[in-house]
Amino acid sequence: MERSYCGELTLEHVDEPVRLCGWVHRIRDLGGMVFIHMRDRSGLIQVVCDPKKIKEARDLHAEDVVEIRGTVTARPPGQADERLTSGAVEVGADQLTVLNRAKDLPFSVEREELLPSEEMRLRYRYLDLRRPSMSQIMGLRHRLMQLGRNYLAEHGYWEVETPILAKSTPEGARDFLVPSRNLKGKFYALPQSPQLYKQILMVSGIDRYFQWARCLRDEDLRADRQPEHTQVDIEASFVTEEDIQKLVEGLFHLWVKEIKHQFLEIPFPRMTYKEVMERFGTDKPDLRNPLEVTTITERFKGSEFRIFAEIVDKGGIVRALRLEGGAGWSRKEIDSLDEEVKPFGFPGVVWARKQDGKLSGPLSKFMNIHEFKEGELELALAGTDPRLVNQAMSRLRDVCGRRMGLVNEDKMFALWITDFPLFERDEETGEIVPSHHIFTSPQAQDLRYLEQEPLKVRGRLFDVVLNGIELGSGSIRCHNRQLQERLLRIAGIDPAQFEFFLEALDAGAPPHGGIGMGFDRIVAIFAGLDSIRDTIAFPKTTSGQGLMEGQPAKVAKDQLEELGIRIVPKRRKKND
RNA sequence: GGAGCCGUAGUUCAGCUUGGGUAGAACGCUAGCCUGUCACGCUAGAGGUCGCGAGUUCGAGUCUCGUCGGCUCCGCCA
Repeated sequence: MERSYCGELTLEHVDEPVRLCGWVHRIRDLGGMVFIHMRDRSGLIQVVCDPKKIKEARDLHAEDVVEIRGTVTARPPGQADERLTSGAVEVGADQLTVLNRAKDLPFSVEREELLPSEEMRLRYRYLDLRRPSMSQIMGLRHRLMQLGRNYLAEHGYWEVETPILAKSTPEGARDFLVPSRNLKGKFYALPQSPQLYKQILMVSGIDRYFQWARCLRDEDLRADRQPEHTQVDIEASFVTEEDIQKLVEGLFHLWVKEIKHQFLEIPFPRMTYKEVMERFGTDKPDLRNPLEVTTITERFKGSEFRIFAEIVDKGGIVRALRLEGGAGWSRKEIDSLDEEVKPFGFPGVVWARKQDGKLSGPLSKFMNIHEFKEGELELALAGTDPRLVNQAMSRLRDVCGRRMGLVNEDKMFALWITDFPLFERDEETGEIVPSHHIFTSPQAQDLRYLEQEPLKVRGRLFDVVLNGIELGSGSIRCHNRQLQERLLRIAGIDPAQFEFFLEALDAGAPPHGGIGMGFDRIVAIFAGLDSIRDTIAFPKTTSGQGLMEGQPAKVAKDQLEELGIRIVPKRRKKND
């Protein structure tokens, strides 16, 4: 007899005989009658047992694995459970087989509202993944992946796998290393991304490539960062920025249509890096929030407002955020914003507002009353480091937009950020470093600045931002050996390190470009999650450990010996 | 590498401010009763190295230091 799924039974199936396999979710034993909520991947259904007929029914525990044969019946009038997809019906059991027993478990699967600590959830991940909310996220992840695969295949893209054992290269993040047994003292590196492989696939004439690629980086973790994450990796030959952008727009449009049943506006708006930094103070603005940041540095030059004037004197900037209707906020509400900017090193927010035709607030003496509309509040920050001012203003923009109810959380809004600088200056070392990666092509009109003023050069580089979250960077690559060597030298990298790649470029490399997008973050956005850990079946903790299996773990001495590796004991910190 | 919060029954948490009695609650678990429950109900019961180590003290779950683990943020992560 074919198996039915619990969550899929409805009034249409009344009187049908069914076979269900799944877990005992919850039992309500009334003595002469036993109700079982049974669960499988599809959801829940209520099974009714007469313990005189089915003796095992009174001996069940949560999470026992059972098979039930019975008949679908409509529930008595007024007893439908609207929370269940199968809530209009129940199954009258004729036969119950216990396929496996579960002992007392460390936490309960069925009480979604009593969530165990994340540590517990990770240690017993198989239980955590049984919880319907987690199961649904895994299903969502699968659907996004499947839709994406089909979409890209339909557009002529081939899925090609690239090595997991790769070569360490000098730029980028810290590599995970794998020692070689055959060649003692040599190491593979786990790939930070398939960047070079996919470019070489273009040289190979693959023309259009994609992969759901695992990317591995040995850096410190965060809620939105895992040591291994999945990237939707795409590369195509003979394309422009526009071609890649169109492809990605179609993909997101499809995802939003199929998953959210919403219409995602395409083409996405395009804004230059310079423009978004000026208008929003960040290179990944959430455009569901209409607020914009302004620059008011000029009016504090030599002004009596000492603190600001001094900052401006030292070459600092003053930026402001104008809030219509914000003048009605209480002092307490305005002062609470100070907490938002303190992490960026600002003592607080300085402000002015117009109420009943009068300007008030610490900043009011330096503002022109005619520039304010009734009810407006202006928040300002000054600082010598434009980066910090922008970060803090961007934070204020988020907080205020949300507080004023300007952000529609249910909507999806995407945009492209273009014309990124190809290089930036490392704040600590003062060195010139690539702002994306070293394989991005410079814009032709900026080539003349390359060696003399590299910071002025813009790249053929574009980011896709969805709801204020950076999902990926794409670019048209450099396919010319000489130009690629120049770029490497500017970044202080010896081209010899990339000789195999440069050779490939010299072998008739087609013009090409592509994009890589963080898939875990995409799933998180569609699932409404802040942490990507919940989108990954078996994630690591913030210290990079796998709590279920206990990894990383020590290995046997002879394993190390075979690899020619000796462990140097960690040096203890001196206490005084 | 740095900062902050957290660690107490199987689970989620209270107790710590101000050191002092047998360390509590809810859910879960065990036994019993119960024929329309759906967070079923009722009765009884079991369950604790207070993360680990050191120190202060007559006395530490409570104070101090160290350490391990979890989370958040900065650095870092093209």
